[in-house]
Amino acid sequence: MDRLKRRVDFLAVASGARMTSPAFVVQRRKREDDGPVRIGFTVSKKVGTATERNRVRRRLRELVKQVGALSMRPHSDYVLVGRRGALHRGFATMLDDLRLALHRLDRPSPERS
RNA sequence: UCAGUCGGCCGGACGGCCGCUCCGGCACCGGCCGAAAGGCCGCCGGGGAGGAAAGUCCGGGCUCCAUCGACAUACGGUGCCGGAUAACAUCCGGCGGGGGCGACCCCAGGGAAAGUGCCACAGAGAACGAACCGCCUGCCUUCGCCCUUUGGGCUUCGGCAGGUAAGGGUGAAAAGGUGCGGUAAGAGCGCACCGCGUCGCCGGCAACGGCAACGGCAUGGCAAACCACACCGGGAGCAAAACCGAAUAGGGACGGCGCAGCGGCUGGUUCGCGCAAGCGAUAACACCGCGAGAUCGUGUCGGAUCUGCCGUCCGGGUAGGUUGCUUGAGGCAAUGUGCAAACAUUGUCCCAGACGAAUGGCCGUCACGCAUCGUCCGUGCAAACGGACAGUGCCCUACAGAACCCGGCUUACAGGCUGGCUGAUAUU
Repeated sequence: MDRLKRRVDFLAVASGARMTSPAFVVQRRKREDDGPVRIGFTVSKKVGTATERNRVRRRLRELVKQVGALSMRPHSDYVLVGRRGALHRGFATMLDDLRLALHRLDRPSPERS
């Protein structure tokens, strides 16, 4: 599992499917190559001060680590956008949030297909 | 013990599981790639946010650009004195002014007799020293009274002329202050003290202070208004900069074409003549002189650099990567010098280097704090207050996250530890 680092990649993922949770927003985009799962984090200044943004990003990163790459689709890019709720929401609850969001992204949405 | 004041330090602790990043190690084992050297993952050992990392307000180092010189000007900053320092608007020690019983705190604290300007409202007056109400004198008019009378005195209302700056009132500020004398009433008019100014002497490196004499008050405030004076100052910043280097747009060499600002004709080129040396011609290239334009903050003088189009061949920049990147005006300790800021010497230590950005996530125990309920104890008639113990809940901690590095300043901060000093009270 690699990290997303280029601005271009972030912009590309932003146009893909998304699921919203109280603590974060998950975005996904399928790539045309055979590379591994890549994941990026976005925490804007709207969330809070630098200290708070760091904390949000670290908790999101830990969530991804515990959920693991197996529950994500191969050769896809994911972006987690942090929200202010990620600061104080219970960690176990957030884990369930993320699993649910990934599951829903996997299920093809009716209006799309 | 209470109240206060000035500093210094810390800013959760311990443990478990799972990770991130940097450095070192191949002594051990395993895996992958490679012909090898070696690299990567795993492994082993070690380091990993702050006192403000923040605001980016000053001062530097470092890097690049300008390093073009002189003079002038413009712009910006600083402004009691001495010291510290790489430097500063910082720090230390003084001086002066103001506040506090005091420890101590605060000060944008140079020049207003170089000039210009401003001083709202109120008030008579806000600066070539003013006169509203007053106070006083003289004359005139008027009301009344007294005195033994063609006069004099006192008094009421008012007018004119003059003298005043005591008092009232306005204001942020009113022309030295207080007291005594003096006077028609007053006034530095005179005197004493204080303040101010000038000069002299003494002390101090200096800011300044002390003493004495003289003057008789002249010089209102604002320079965070312009200004004058003294001193200082190039610009931009690690997204600086250096190196390696794609794809697409811009420079040097060669060829051609075209245009040349003028002149020189020095070299080359080409052409003509000649056996040759050479002579003559020649527009383009190079060179020299003058000139024009652009750039170097502005002006002057000087100076430097550059100055067509097309085709073919070679070198620079962007994306990306590496370096810069952490050993430094460094920390700690001791000793010495100094009132101190600080400096010197010796010893010792190596203490984050990320780049969509590591330094963490989850859990347990404990401490601390806050809230709430219960029990017990003390005071009290009671309401209530204080203390101790245990339970539960909350925050699982305030302010806040390195981004090239230092010295400061400013701002934010739950709570805790500790030292000096001051005042009050009590006891000895």
